[in-house]
Amino acid sequence: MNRKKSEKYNRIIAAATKMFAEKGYYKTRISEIAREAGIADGTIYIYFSHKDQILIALFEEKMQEVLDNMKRQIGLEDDPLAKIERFALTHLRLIEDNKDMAEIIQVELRQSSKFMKNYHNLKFSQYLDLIEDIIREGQKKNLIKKEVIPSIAKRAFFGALDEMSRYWVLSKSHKYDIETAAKQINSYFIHGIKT
Amino acid sequence: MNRKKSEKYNRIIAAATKMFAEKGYYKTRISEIAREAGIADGTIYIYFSHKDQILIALFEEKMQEVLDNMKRQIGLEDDPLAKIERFALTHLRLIEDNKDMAEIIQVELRQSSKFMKNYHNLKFSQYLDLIEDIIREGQKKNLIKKEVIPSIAKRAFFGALDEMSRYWVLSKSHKYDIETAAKQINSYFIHGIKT
DNA sequence: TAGTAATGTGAACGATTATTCATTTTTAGC
DNA sequence: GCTAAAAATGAATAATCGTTCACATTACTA
Repeated sequence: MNRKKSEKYNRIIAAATKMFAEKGYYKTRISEIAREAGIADGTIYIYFSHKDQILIALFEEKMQEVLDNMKRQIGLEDDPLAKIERFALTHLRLIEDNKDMAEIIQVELRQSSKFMKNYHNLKFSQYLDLIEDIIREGQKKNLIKKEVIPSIAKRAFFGALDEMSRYWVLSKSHKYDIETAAKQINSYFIHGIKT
Repeated sequence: MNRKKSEKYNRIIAAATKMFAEKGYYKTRISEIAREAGIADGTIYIYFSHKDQILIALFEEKMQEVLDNMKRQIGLEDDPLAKIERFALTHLRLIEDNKDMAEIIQVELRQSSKFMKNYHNLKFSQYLDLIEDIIREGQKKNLIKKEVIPSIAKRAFFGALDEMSRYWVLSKSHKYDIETAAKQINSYFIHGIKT
């Protein structure tokens, strides 16, 4: 049987997503994940060799979804500047619709290198590179200034979105909605880089 | 005696800064901090009631320094747009000059709410608010567009810098220097918001 | 339906580690 | 140089939790 498709496997990932978001990786007990998933502690070790494997699997699954979704969305636009706008909106909507996942990526993914020696988050780099590619394309079409360094611009743009996400995820009430935030960030950034 | 001024207190903070940056809060043992500081394990508990108090004290000390330094730096400029430029450069230089501290703020501060129930990072908010104030000032002087929402813009700008910091802190070699990065980010952002 | 493999269980284990505290060492006043 | 308080020590403690495994249950096959 394919472990990935097993019902239990998915239940464990779902339970871990909820618990890690709530208490963080270290404060979450295996027994809590098991209880949340409605299974015995030992069952988790049929599907995962160690606690950290749950977190890694969780990253991989979620990031793949996020990546696929974003590729699909920016594929709907032709104009590089429109792609950038759609990136922002899609990213922030994703955060709004997947708070637990967003919180884990915000908080745990960032420190994952600290406890998982050789876990390099390829998917995350690929996600960032989507922006870099759009910028290069925009430069080729003369829509974006040649002086813009794509690898800096991608981080600046992603960083802006990411900081908004952090605010979204960590505070209860918000002064403005996702659409407004996306529009603002796009406006700063697009004006800043276009020819 | 003032605990804050004690030599041992400072040695513990310094040792913790090094170890937390290297291994992360959870993976760092009290005994490792003690060894690094050249004292006995028990001595730490003369100065700090619990392990998490070391991290909190560390945040407070470092953030106060960062905040004071930034206020001094932006105080050197009159023009709001020049203040923003100086903010970026100062922030990135600080990261470059204090890698351990930067790494802790990047990684541990972000997840601190997860294990310290009621630790609200006031200093961090104040730091962000420096940007918001500059933007409001710029709007008053008609240098920055009225449509710019200061509380969104501050996060966007800080986020851009912060993502650059993350790259700086987490990767060994860099394609470009701090000055280039600051110049790029400033150029996008200033163009994006100015009237 | 019996037999067997796969899956699931949860109590017990053992390793880890923050914290304590009885004891020792240092400091400071006289 | 004596004394008491303060500071420091580090071995012992106690609690925590990831992981295991002997046993139980369920699913599958013929």
